[in-house]
Amino acid sequence: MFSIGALAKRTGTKVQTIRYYEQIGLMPEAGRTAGGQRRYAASDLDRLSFIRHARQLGFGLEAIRELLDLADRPGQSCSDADSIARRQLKQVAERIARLQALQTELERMISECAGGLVADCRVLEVLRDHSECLTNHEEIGG
Amino acid sequence: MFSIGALAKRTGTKVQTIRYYEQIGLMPEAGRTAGGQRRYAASDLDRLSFIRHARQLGFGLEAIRELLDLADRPGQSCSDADSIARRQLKQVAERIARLQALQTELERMISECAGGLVADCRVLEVLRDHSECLTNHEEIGG
DNA sequence: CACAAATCTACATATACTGTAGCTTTAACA
DNA sequence: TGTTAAAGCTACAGTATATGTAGATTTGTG
Repeated sequence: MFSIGALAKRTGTKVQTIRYYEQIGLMPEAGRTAGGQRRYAASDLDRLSFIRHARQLGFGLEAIRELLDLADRPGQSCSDADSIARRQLKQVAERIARLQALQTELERMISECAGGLVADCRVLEVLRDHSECLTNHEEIGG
Repeated sequence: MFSIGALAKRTGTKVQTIRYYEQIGLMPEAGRTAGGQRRYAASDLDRLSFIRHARQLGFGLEAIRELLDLADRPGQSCSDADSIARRQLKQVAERIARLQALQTELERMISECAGGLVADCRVLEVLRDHSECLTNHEEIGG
């Protein structure tokens, strides 16, 4: 049994974030001491680790909720989990592509901005001038 | 002169988002028709294009505000704009690295999840099991 | 037992939008 | 010119994912 602070440290999560996860039902309601402080067991550490890893992998909280629900009912097919992962992979690949285009553009912007005046500064022009645009015009994924 | 809907279409922005930008002072207050509808000029299209490009490039609204302020005062040194761009480039490179680690892990997860049962499903195990973790444990950038 | 550190609740704030309700304006067509 | 559907208006609430703060209480340690 350990405190919320210990759990926070072990998982690299803010204390408030753990309480937030409890509030939205992603973490179960923790047991309490006589004085009302939360105490956690190893299973809570596992669950929170799962959540944090999934967050780092770009899963949204709803996708994580789905995965946890699946994990809570073992013995069922994992095709659902697989399809969630595939969905995420697709998004991740798209984000990488977009960021790489972005990286190129920023590098070009910086290399062309050689300490001149704003009026001549490519940093602003590249973003202002449509014809020089290298990125597509889709929304950034929510 | 064109309507907010036309501006939205040309820039790939939601109408509400344009109004939101006006509200937070990122876009100037638009001129109005006698009936109170907003009407935009080419300069507004330029400005919004600038904002949307910058957003796609990963700039936060405050960074964009800084850049626009610089652009509104031409003739000054662009070293500030340059440093903003460099800051962004650093973040972008980090995001790409993190996403690539993430991509590898998702691919592994999917390849190892061959339609089995959840109890055996690596999708869940990889996320649950700390020892198999390939990613670092930093926060996802805010 | 004293006391600092950690925790508690409740609420506010942040970022960047998105959605809805209910009413008004515009523009196109007959 | 009259009608009417589409688009626009304001105001407010909601979303996702947390983070920050205030002020009171609990815990663990010397």
